[in-house]
Amino acid sequence: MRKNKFMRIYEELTEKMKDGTFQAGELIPSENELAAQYETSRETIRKALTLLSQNGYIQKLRGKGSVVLDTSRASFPISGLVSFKELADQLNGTIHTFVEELELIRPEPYLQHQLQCSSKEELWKVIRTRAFDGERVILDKDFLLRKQIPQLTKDICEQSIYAYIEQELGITISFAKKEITVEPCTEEDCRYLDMKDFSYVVVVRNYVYLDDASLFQYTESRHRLDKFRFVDFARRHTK
Amino acid sequence: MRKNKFMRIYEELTEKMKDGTFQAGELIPSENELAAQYETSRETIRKALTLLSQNGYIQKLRGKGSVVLDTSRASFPISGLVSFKELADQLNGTIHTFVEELELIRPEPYLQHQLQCSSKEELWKVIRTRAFDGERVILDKDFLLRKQIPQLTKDICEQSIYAYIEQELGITISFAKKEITVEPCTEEDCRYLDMKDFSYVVVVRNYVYLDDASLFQYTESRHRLDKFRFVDFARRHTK
DNA sequence: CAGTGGTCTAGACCACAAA
DNA sequence: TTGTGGTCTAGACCACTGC
Repeated sequence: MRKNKFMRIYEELTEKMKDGTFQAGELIPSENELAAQYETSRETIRKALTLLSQNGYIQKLRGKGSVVLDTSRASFPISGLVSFKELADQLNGTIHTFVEELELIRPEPYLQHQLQCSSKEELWKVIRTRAFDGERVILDKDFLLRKQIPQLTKDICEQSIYAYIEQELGITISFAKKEITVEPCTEEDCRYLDMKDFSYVVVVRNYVYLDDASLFQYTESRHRLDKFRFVDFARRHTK
Repeated sequence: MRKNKFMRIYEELTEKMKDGTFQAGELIPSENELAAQYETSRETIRKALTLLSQNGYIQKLRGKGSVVLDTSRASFPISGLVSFKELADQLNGTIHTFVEELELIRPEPYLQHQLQCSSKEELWKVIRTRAFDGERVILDKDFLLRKQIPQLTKDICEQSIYAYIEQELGITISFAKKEITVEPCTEEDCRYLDMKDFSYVVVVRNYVYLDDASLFQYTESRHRLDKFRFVDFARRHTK
C-alpha cells in the first residue's frame, strides 16, 4: 500500500462525485456503512470525510448524514493555493508567459524585510509577464532564496517554477499567506504591461512557506484591474 | 463541562502563545507530554494541535515537534470569515456605519440567480455605508431571506447583522465563498460613497451558507480602491 | 537509539434528527 | 426509538529526526 488509507478513500469518494455516482444534494452512505464497505474503522472514514468537507465537496449534518455539495456551479480553486499554470489550464484564451528578467541579486532592505533574510543572502529575481489574447495584463515578480534553489533557467520559468520546485527538487510547499491591495501603478508596471488607461494595479503579495516552516519565496503578482479575479472558499473550523 | 475538551485545550494553548508562555520559534511540549498534562488521550491533543495548525498558530514537524509561528507579524484575519465589526474592532481610526436603505423586496432575476431563490420569495435588502475618518469608502449591500430572518431593524443593521443572526437567532454560519473583482463604479457607488477621482471599485461578493448547507445570504461589499485590503492564510490539506 | 508526529483500530458514550 | 455524526479513549505500529 503506497498511500494513506484515508487519502485513498478521499480520492475514491471525490471520483464518485465527479462521475455522478453521488449526485449533488444526495446523502452519501453513513460513516458506519462506509467503514464496513472499505473494511476500516470509523475514525479513518471520518478523516476522509473531514477532508471532503474542508475542500467543499460535502457538508456534514449531525443526525442526518453528509450531503454532496454542488461543486460544478462554482469551480472555485480550492482554498487559494493555485499556481498560474493551474489557472491557465482551466481557461480557454491564448495565454503566454514571457520571462523578462532572470538574475541573481542581493536583496535591498525592502526584500530583506519581506523575506526575512540578510543582505548577504543571494536571491533569484524572476520577472515574468502573462499575456491573455495578446495583451500583457499580469506582472509576476518572484524572489527565491538561492540556498534552496541552486539552479534556475529561463525554460523553467517559462513553464512553472512551482512545478519544478515540487516535482524536480522534491521540496514541499506547506502554506502561504496572501495579501491583496490596489496600488497606483509604477513605472515598471507601465514598462512591462499593456496598461491602457488604467492607472492602478491589483497587487497580490504571496509569502510561501515550506514544510519546515521556513519562509522561502516572496511573490508579487501585479494585475491590470480589469483582468483580476480571485475566488476563495472559507470554511469555519473554530466555533 | 460546557465545551469540548479539545476546544478548551486549543484555547488554552492559543492563550499561552499570546501571553508569551510559548515564544515564536520555540517548540511546544510534545503530544505525549500534553496528553499527560491535560490528562487526556493523545488523539484529543492531536485534534487541538490540528486546529492550531490550520489556523496558523503552529507548524507541525514530523520527528521534531510543533513550532510556534510568528503571528504578530501578520495579524491576519483567520481564513477570511471576518465580519466588518470584527475588523473595525482591530482598527484605530474613527469608523461609522450608516444604514442607507432597509426594506423588503422581491428579487429581480440577478438576485434570484445569486441567491438561488424564486421571484416570490421575500428578501431583506440592506444598504450600508462605512466611513473611516469621515470618508465613506465602503458600500455594503446585503440580501437575506425573509423566511430565515423574520425581523430586521435599523438598530441591528447599525451594529452587526452577523452578530444578531448568530447570537440572537442562534443560526450558525458554516462556510462562505468569496469572489473578488474590480469593476467600474456604478451610479449607486457615486451616490453613496466619497469616490474622489476613483472610477473603479473593488467588489467582494460573499455567498454565505448555513449549517444545513442552504444558501441564505448574498452580500456585495464595494470598496474604494485605495481603502481595500484583504488577507488570506491558506494551508494545504491535500497532498 | 529514543523521541517525535502520522496513521489506524475497536470500542464507548453523547447530541441530534427523523419517523 | 433508531440511526446519524461528534467526541473521546487506550492502545498499536509506522516514518522520520537527531543523537
